[in-house]
Amino acid sequence: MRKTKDTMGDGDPGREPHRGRIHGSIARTLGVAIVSGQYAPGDILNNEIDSSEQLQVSRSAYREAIRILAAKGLVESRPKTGTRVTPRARWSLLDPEVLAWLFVSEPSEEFLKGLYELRMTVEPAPAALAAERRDALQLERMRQALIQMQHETLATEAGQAADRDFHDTVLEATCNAPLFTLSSSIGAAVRWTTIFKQRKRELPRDPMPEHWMVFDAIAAARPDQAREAMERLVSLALQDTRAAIDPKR
Amino acid sequence: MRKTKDTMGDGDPGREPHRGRIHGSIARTLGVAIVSGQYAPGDILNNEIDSSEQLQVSRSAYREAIRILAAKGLVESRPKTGTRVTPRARWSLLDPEVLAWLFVSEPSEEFLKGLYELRMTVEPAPAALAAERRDALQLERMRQALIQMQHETLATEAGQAADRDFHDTVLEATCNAPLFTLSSSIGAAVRWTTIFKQRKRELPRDPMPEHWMVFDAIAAARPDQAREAMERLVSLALQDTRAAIDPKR
DNA sequence: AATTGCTATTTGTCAGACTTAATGGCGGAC
DNA sequence: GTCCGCCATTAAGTCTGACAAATAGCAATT
Repeated sequence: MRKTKDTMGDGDPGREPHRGRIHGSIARTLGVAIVSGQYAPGDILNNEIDSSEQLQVSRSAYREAIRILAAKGLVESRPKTGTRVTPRARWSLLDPEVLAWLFVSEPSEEFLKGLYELRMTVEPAPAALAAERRDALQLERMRQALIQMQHETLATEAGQAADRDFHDTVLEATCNAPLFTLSSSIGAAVRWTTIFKQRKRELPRDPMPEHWMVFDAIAAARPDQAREAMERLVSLALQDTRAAIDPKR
Repeated sequence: MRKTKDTMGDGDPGREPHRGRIHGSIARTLGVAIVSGQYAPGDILNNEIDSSEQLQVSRSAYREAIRILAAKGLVESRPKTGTRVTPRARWSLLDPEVLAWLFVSEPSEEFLKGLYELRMTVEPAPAALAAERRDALQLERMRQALIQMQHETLATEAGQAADRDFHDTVLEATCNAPLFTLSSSIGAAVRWTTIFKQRKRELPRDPMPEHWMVFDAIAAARPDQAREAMERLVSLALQDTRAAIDPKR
């Protein structure tokens, strides 16, 4: 007779009930543990039998979780050797899930800075491309997003979503699939850095003027102007974040 | 009595023997089929039972393959509905494996162009950062890579590897983890576009001068100069590729 | 017509046995 | 004594088959 898992949920009061699928939860749990440094690169995880028993899941569920982590470059499995954490250089840091895992435990200030440098590197050129290639529909979406953002402000979830929509649509308007792929990463960067900004100061500064300048330049089909405006936008956001983190000023 | 799979390898003359792990092979097979458009976004794959039988693997191996594809954003599974191909916008196009799958069947010229725009967007700023932050060891690695590249030329595998090493080291010298993550994607872009360049013309043009100019600027710690030199490098490479694809000029 | 409840189908999870591959040590050969 | 190759060990990899959970679509009911 099968155990039927009827005891599932008993005891274990501290364990959060699996939100979605089990393999997803396990991947998240392990992923967070890895990116937060609980396992160091080169460390070897317990073998599948022990690990799955510890986590109270079947070996297959555990293995599927490991496949997810391996697909994102966090671990590497080989027979006999075991499953080991890969060096940071191979992690897919721009993968949306990995990014989310990173932000579960507060990321280092250095990483935040890295994310801003990424935005600074990646966003201006697409703004210029978008100024050349955007169609009417995309332009309208950008306008709507900014209007929404203005109404709701960055203090609300809806306002932040509108902000992300704006940046997303700029990327989309480049008509460039590889660049557009970065939107989820940029979006995550925008999202999390906004949270940091909001944390210490209520409404640091009205971010709308820079946004409208980017929009106007794209609407006017002026690539160089759009690039410069986007540079200014990211640079101002960086200043705000710095001020929020380091209240010396 | 178990079948013991003793018959494995019999018949099946057309089927390539699994190179590495089975779940990896299956993921690759399906991944290639998806990115090459054999399945359209929104299509629903056959259910796990049928699919695994068709592919002559167990359901678990097939499921692990699906987990890999899902982790890279290519598919999405839900009970009752099945596993469906996600819209292209959610694919992790910059993932090294996905990139490799894309290049199994010749990618569209448009995608190639997209990859170049990505390089054009992403590489100049890191060159500037590298000029500020590189240490002596990284500088030496860049020099060695260029020397190797000069000796071997881009016609050899070793020469191309040296080229990639150079670009990798520039990214690494930014001391920025998110940016460095892009190196595998940039590396793939460099690799595949080089193959295209080599295809039609033997030695189109000596690419070393631009490379040395980037190196010199980084060595001299001149960020702006490094940025400009890198812009020129990518731009020249783009011209070469265009000429190779479109022999009108 | 709208809502509710059922059912069939598909993914999800589990358990346990067996296979393959890589490693490290052991023994034999030189 | 040193080196090479074989073998035991160990961990991931694979297979099988059964059961659980979720849900889309349909039917019956109000």
